Amino acid sequence: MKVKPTNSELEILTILWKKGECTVRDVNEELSEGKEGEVGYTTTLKLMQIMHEKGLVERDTSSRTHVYKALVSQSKTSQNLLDTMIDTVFNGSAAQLVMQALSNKKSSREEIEMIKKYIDELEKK
Amino acid sequence: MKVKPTNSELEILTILWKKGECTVRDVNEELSEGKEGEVGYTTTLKLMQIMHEKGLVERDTSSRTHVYKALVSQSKTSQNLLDTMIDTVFNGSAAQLVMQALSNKKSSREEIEMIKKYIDELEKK
DNA sequence: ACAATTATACGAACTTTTTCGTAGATGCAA
DNA sequence: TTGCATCTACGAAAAAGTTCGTATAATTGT
Repeated sequence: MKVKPTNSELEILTILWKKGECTVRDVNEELSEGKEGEVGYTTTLKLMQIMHEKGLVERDTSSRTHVYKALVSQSKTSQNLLDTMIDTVFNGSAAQLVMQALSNKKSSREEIEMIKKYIDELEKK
Repeated sequence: MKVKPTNSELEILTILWKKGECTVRDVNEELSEGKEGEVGYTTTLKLMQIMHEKGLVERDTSSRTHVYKALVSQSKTSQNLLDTMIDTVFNGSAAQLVMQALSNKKSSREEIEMIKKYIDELEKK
């Protein structure tokens, strides 16, 4: 029951997580921003069809223009990715990953505060 | 100058980071543990040759058995991976990634302490 | 010296992922 | 109605990544 989306699939999932329900066109347009060349419409369509076969998304086909929605959660999916990364790249140490993540990205003070709070919560158990 | 190793390449890099200098056989054996089926020797060899072409590793060919060494650093490479993940999956928030990483993996108390210290350091700037 | 082992090189088969062209259906506007 | 835009389905090409067989050379042990 391990969810392992490909890179393209992950990009699409990210959009679905952010926007909720989407048509293929919605996703295709979002995808085309933040890229140099356009992304072909049928390319996006095909990917989403494949994702449907794999059970990564569900879709409402009651109207001609289908509406897609993520079936796998953001948290579960990213957890898998992070776990894999921790195991392979960081020799099993989540702490190493966390520090690496914080080192380069300038996080705002609020973000840091949020993390501290979160850690304090964790420690209470 | 963005380093983007494939999954197999990343596995090999991880081994090189951990063990320093390695022959193909070293890597191949390490790779074969922690796997069901064996990994073919020439498969590993080929991958490492490709990595050499790409500049991911360097090698000493002075003796018959070549000795490989990572050319890209663990920190830089993992930073790239994390940044990509933060940008796509976590909408630009490192904090989100950090909390997600800590949520499932049970980190030891020492690890948590280490992270807290690290954050305190960060805050001083 | 010879056979067995172990190395590199390299091409090609194979798999997975991504992209795209084309066909056919539906909707919409003049 | 007729033509144009838009949608899905589908197959297959193209690209990327992985695996492996074979040739050949060097090394080792008997």
